[in-house]
Amino acid sequence: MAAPATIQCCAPIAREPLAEAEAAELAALLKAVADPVRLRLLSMIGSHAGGEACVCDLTDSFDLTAPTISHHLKVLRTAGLIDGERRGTWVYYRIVPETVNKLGALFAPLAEPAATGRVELELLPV
Amino acid sequence: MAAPATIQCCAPIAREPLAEAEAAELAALLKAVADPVRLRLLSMIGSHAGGEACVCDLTDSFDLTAPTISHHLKVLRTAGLIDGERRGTWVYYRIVPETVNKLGALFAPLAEPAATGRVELELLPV
DNA sequence: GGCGTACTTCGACAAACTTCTAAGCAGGAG
DNA sequence: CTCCTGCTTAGAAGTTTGTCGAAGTACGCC
Repeated sequence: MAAPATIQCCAPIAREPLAEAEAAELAALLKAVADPVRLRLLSMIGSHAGGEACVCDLTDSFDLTAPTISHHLKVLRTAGLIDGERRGTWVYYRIVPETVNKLGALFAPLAEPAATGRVELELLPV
Repeated sequence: MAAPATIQCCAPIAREPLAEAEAAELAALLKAVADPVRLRLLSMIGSHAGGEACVCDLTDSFDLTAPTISHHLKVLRTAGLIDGERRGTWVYYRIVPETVNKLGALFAPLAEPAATGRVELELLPV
């Protein structure tokens, strides 16, 4: 038929071979989130009220020392996934949506037009 | 207006804190793709004509020995991201869409109804 | 100034990862 | 059967990563 072919998996990763440099860049990003602690940290920061979380809010959820949490936050920050700012006594972290969206675009670029440019999403408030 | 609120980043990872067990499972999956070589392997397999690629097709693109490629393929297979089958002389690998979609759903669940179930996509042939 | 709290940096160490060489197994060809 | 090719397994070396304790920096309070 003349209908578009149905492809089982259409993530961009499965559309054309990834260039070497691109793969290296994305792998670095993926390595930053490929850890249970960092995944939870990212999730806690992103879902926290106001869009930002104090380190003190995060530490209590883990059986880890403060230096370890600080290390993981640094890995996420170095990767560009989060951004931190000191305000008075506390340090607040916030998600960097552009970087997170790079990962989303890798595996599931449902919105084709947006995939190549800025990804702006709307969600119904539950 | 009555329109739904626009949220900057709406990946599920930023909607509610990830449970510990869930984070561990996803981190294992992410660790499997968090490597430039494996990312390219996955991409080459997924984008290969017929949806599957022989190991011999993959090896030549890398400056690595055959055992190393074999090792990376095993990591991807153990994670459930690809599946391999021997046919005669050659071994063919194929992507497992369900597993790849888990990653896509993590960071960019654009199709809300599909995100929780099976994701079936249509792509226009260029 | 001196002290206490919040967080980060430093230095160290065990565990895990990437890569290699060498050896093994499975199929096809002569 | 014997050899050759395609791929995997096994073992080892070097590097990276996750975690800790100790020390350092920044800020607010007395």
